[in-house]
Amino acid sequence: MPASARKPDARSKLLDAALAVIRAKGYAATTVDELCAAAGVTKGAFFHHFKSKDALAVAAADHWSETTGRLFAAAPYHDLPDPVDRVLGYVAFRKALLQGAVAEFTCLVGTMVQETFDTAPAIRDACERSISGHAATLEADIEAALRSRGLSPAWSAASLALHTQAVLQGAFILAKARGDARIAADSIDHLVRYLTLLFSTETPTPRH
Amino acid sequence: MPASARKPDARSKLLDAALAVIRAKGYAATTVDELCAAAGVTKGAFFHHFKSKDALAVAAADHWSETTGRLFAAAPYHDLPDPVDRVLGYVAFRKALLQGAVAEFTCLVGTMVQETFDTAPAIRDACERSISGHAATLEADIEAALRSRGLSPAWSAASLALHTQAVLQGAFILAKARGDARIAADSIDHLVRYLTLLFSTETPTPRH
DNA sequence: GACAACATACCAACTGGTCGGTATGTATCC
DNA sequence: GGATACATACCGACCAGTTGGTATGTTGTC
Repeated sequence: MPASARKPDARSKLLDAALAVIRAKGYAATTVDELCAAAGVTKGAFFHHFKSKDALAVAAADHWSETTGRLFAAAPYHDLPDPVDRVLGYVAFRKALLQGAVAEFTCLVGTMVQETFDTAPAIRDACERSISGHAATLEADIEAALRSRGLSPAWSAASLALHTQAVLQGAFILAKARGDARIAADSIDHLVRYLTLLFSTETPTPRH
Repeated sequence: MPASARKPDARSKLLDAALAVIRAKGYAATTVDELCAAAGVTKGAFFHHFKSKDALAVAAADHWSETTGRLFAAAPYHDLPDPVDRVLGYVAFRKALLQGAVAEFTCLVGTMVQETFDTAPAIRDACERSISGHAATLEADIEAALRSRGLSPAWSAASLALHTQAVLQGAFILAKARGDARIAADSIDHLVRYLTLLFSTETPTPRH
């Protein structure tokens, strides 16, 4: 909000540190001191910018939405002329992001909401906004894809958009359990196959 | 192991308490004192049966595998003659389990592995065994379903079995974020649609 | 079948360290 | 000179794990 958003101040350093540390260790296991150390600031700076640890979590979820929002907004799949290709391009983009250590490609809000959904409503709501907001960016392309193929299925574009997020979140869990990104890629391949079958003009849309 | 495994001893009461409390609050946020209070035993009993909190987590993951293993082994879908129906019956059974509070139908090991995959290898491995072991119970039916429909796709039965687990785990995350089981049911419906399309004899198996 | 010797299961109180949060000071910017 | 942006020092609560004990079997021995 303030004027000098250029150089990395303590607040944004803490938010960036939160993305890295919480994704690796989980929210509850991450201590304030640890976040301060990772950000290279002191505890005084932490509680100057954030009223509590929970308040940082909410801000981190919002920061995550903004960071990932910019990443996906700039992705090249938006330029494809066919809406079906844009939907498949999104999923291919997600698959291409499975690089490096597991903690580096998994989702902050998916991790945090698992720990806080029953104990910290403010954090849960921030995570819900992040996931639903991201899914919403897919809806227009899915709607257009349905129109372009002359389909009007029983399911909504919104539900399919959320399903893609479920597959991705679940793929992250499998990758964490196995310590290997390939198992996540396999699940994304199944998602691609599902989308391809759904938008295939050779088969009619199934009833149920 | 000893003779009197009948009445609920402290160990099994602690394991049952762990399933309930950890699913609601997450692993790191669950304290040993809290588990003892929920189980109605003292801290001395806890550390008599478990060397550490982490050791309890490993035992709880194994206990989860056994508990859910019995539940699914006794489920009626195994009696269906068509292997495709058995696979779909499994997913329908999972959907039917989405009852009550969110913490009551979500997965212990999916929750725990998110917090421990990078910091507690023993717990991560126990969670991995639980997920992979459960997925393996689906493989035979998927193989049989492929044979019965004369399909030999590029993907393996194992990868589809794991994909079903990814969808379920992801559906749980969405349900936690929204505080509503229906969003999980929607994702399971998409999974049913995918499986139906895959095993449909009307369309050839897609190449990729 | 009585009894010593030992093992298992559990309990209550305590400890050393850690954690989220606070109080207070200081430097910088407008 | 007052608000903002930090830093240092500290606190009370809490947490995983320990200690030293008791009650209740179990197992041999004669």
